[in-house]
Amino acid sequence: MASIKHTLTNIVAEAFEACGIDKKYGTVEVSTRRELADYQCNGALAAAKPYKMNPRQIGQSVMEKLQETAADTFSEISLAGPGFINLRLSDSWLASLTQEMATDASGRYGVDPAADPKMIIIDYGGPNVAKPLHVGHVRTGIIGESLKRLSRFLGHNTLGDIHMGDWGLPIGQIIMELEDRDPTMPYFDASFSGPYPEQSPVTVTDLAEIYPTASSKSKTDEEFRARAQQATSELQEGRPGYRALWQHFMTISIADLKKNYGSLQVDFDLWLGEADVNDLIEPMVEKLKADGFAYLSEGAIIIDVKDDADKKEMEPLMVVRSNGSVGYEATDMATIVQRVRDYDPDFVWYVVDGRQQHHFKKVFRAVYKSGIADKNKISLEHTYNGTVNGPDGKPFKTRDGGVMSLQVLVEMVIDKARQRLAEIDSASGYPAEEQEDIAQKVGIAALKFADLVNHRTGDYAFDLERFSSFEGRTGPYLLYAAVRNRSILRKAAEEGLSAGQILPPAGPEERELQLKLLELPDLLDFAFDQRAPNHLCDYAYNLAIAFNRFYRAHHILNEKDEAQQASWLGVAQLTVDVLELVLDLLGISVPERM
RNA sequence: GCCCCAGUAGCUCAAUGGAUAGAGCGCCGGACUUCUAAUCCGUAGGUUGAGGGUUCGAUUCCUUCCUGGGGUGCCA
Repeated sequence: MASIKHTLTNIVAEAFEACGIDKKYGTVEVSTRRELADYQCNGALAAAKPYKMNPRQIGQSVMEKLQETAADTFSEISLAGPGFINLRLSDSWLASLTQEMATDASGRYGVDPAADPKMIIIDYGGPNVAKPLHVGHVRTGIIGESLKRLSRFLGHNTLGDIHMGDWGLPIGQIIMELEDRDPTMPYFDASFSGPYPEQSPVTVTDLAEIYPTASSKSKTDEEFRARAQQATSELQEGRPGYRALWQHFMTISIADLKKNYGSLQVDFDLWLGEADVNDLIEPMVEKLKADGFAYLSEGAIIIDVKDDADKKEMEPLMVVRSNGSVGYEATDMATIVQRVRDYDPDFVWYVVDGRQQHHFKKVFRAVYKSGIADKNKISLEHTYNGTVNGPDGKPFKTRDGGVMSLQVLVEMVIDKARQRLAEIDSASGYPAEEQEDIAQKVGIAALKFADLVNHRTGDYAFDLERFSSFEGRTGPYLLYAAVRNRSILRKAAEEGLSAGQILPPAGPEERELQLKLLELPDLLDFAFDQRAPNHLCDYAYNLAIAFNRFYRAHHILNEKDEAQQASWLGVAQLTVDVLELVLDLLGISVPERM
């Protein structure tokens, strides 16, 4: 079914046209003054200048036209202020749309799949192997996950790629640190011909300690740093012992990442990383050189990305370092080569920390300029997210220790949910297993919603309170609304009652609820266009508020009028379905009861 | 130095160039014989960092400052 905004815009646009004014001024929006109108059109104000007319005069004509043509659609059409056209939907038309949405045979609640589906790759997560996930990794993971779910629901071919950081200097640092600790291991013997041990010499827990040690050593010890850079270079060139060690790091890290991301309900379609494009780098660089885009400078191979248009400084992008190793400039470029080759995407969204803006700007310029990506065909977007800061207001330094791990955070939040459950004694009669499931869902909902409700690009200071609050505008609030709704539907089903034809709203509370439900398709489009899950949060919260008010105003199970009761059951059913859909798009799941 | 991002209620944050800038928390005051009170209802709280400009209309666009954060050729 067409979205309500489109339907209304078509009606009003025709009225503008009938008045001799361009249709484009007929755009209708949800009203900002809900006590005056449901929807509004501001086009008369915008059209006033080009048509050299008084905006109220235009509004008056359009209004009169609408009163002729759309009397069934609107219960009230009025002109206000400097020329706002205010529209109030008729209750019967409203109910017919809600009915259509509730009985949508596609099971998509009136949301049409994209007419022109795109191939979209979402690059998010981006964990570094060997470094355990910490609280700062929450954002990219759950924002990317939500964007992936939204994009997919809207009908686009969507792939989420974790794009692991597994090929840079950190690996060389760890290898050298291990050599310092036990040089007798066969990995360090260049003459060793294998096979190497099947068992990893280190565990994830070991790595969590080894990496920060190696990293800080690298900062103070020049000789160590040089060795680490050399080791990185040799790893990338294929030294067997280093490759064998690297493989161990990968195996144990991936298992750990799957567990940690799994606890947050974040999953990836592709588990690719920087290392997967290693073989593409050399031919890419050769071609860049042959085509005159890349050249030698100070021992490194660089590409100029400065634009004649920009008068600011723009240093070149370094594809290969003077020691022959490559960094994330080369792997990010080669990953684009790979993605174009394997998936031919229309869009690649990089859900990566905003501090990488300069880096991506250079990479995008380099690949567009050199023809690796066709600017007219593929849109590379740094859909950046803000940083999670420490208590001092500064971003966590991922290389330093002392930052709460993601696993600990998740455990703490779930533990808070358990305490809460015990406190309010709401689930005491449930089986222990179910209580645990509820605590997990409540904890994760609290954590994810608290993050996603903020705009993607904003920074915030990490605060445990923020993630473990269960009242007000929180994840658990939404779960509670859904659960109470389900409870009614469950009891109704036990009594043999079922949903029926949706009637015009019985009061203002139901009216607001029906209106809010109808906003779903436009809201999803908007959130997608903005690549901004916080709008999904906002909608889910407002829908839950509307439902809670409706819940208070009308007692469904006690209703004597059977047609009214069946209608309310239909509205309740649609509400819980939509709420759960939007929560699912946020990556939040709802317990049966709580 | 140059570039990027931010500055909105006591706090944490929303807001698609539109009317009277909204929520939550906190404060104060109400509502459980009722489909789950993790709920609902109400009160108070603002020079949107400052100045200038564009516009019929600016939190939003442009510009100059101020404050904070980030980035800036061999870490990612």
